[in-house]
Order: sequence, then C-alpha cells, then structure tokens
Amino acid sequence: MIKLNDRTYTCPIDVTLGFIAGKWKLLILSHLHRFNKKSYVEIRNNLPGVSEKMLSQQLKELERDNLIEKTVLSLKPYRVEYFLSDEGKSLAPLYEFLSEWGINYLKANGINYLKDQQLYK
Amino acid sequence: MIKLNDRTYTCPIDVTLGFIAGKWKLLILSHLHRFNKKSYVEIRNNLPGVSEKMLSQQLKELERDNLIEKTVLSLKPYRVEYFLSDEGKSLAPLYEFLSEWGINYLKANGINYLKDQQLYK
DNA sequence: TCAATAACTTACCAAAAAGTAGGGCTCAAA
DNA sequence: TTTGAGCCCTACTTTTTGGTAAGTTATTGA
Repeated sequence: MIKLNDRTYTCPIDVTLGFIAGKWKLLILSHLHRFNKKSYVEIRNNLPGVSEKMLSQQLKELERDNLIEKTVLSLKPYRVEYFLSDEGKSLAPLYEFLSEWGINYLKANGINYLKDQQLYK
Repeated sequence: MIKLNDRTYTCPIDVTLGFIAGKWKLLILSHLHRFNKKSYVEIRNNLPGVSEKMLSQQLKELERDNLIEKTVLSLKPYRVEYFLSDEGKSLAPLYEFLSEWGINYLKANGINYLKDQQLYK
C-alpha cells in the first residue's frame, strides 16, 4: 500500500485515478487540450448537461491538483481563461487514447464520428 | 450528442469512460494485463479492501462489456480463470500509461515505486 | 433603467455507487 | 465430521456524487 498526503493507494494506477475521477474532469481536460485556452462559459457550452455547481467544483479541484491553471484577465468585471498546466499536459496521451478508442468503438458499432467535428452538440 | 444502446454520450471519451468507470475496474483490468490469467481469489487477494460483492459485480460488468472473459476449469467444484479479451487487451496502452504516470508522480513526491514490485500489499 | 452576460456560490435534495454482513454450494484435508 | 478454501449471491445501509434552483457582483448594451 502506498501512502501519500493522508491517503492510501493500492498501486500507481490508483494514484493517477485520484486526479481524473469525476464525471466531468476528463471532458474538461481534453477540451482544454484540444482548444488551448477557454473561458468558463466556453467550457460550459461544450459540456451539455453540466451544471454551474459541477463545473466550478471540478474546475476548482483540477486547479487544486495543478492540472489546470487560469489567468485572470480582468477583476472588474471578473474574466478568466483556463488552460492546461504542464502537469495537465503530461496527461495528453491519455486524452488522445481515450478519444481514439471511443471513436474506434463507435465505428465498430456503425457510428462514424469525425475527430474534428463540432463537438458536444 | 452520440446515441448508442439507449445511452447518450457527449463525445468519444465519454463512450470509453462508460466501460472503465468504477472503483475497481481498471485495477482488475491492469492486474489481468500484467498477470495474464487469474482466479477469482487471486484477483481478490491483490485488491486490498475489495468486498466480495464489489469484486463479483465488477467482474460481471467487465464480462458483460466484453473486456474480460473466463474459462470454467471445472464445474464441481466450480473453478475459473479470468483473462483479458481482445477488447480488454486493446486498452493495454491505457493500463501502461496510467501506471507510468502514477509512478512518475510518486517519484516526484519522494516515493520510489518499482514497477515490478509485489503489488497491492 | 432594464435585461443580459460572465463567473461564480450556496443550501438542499436525489440518485448512484460502494460497503456490511450475512448466506449458499462443493470438495478436500484434518 | 468439522473446517476451510474457492466462487459466488442477496438484502440492507451508508457514503459519495451529482443535480436543482436560487442568489451574487459587475458591466455592457438596448
């Protein structure tokens, strides 16, 4: 068993999963991976069904875990821009793989999803 | 939005996650990836903290989703052997990546985890 | 001056996931 | 003949996660 920051893990995979578990996290991360910088509202518009609560909660956790960062563009009014940190970028192969595998699975089931089609609509 | 088997997905990543979400699934899969074939009890012994209920439930879902298969070695007494299906093997890069990333993270935090050390103890 | 937009919070509630604690069957070994 | 191992299943409860609905501050545009 591995102990780190008051938590216990059975193996390294468990450790990694601790960062990306959560219904919207990988969706947010891969979105930022694909589009680089995005405002709060832009992210929201690309996650159909996400609530304000969930979005800000998950963004907050991702920030806390250093997978994303934000630039405050202006304080009054408050405007921000989210983007992947180096740590978040280091998970890029994961975003790519999960996406590719999903596309292949869909193809095998008769759905042709183009990688760069307008997403999340 | 993507519709498949009565479910709705926002993107291919969402589709992939549908197969591997669950507290123990990736742990089971990566264990089988590493050790090839394993009995029920061997898997259980390598997932500290898993309950019988959770284990058989997740095994059942993984079977249903064609990520793992089992050979019935004998009926009386009932003995089985679980292993990755081709579909399950196609996720191998995922198991490897999640593990590597976790090991690196641990290393960056002062914990040296050897890839082949006796796991899950 | 009123509505709309952006970027959030908060309190409360529902649903989903996971844990607890048992039971059941078969066989082999003690 | 009792115990233990192996491979599960079920009812029930708890915990975790996610959803609803509303409110906040600030600014711009009609």
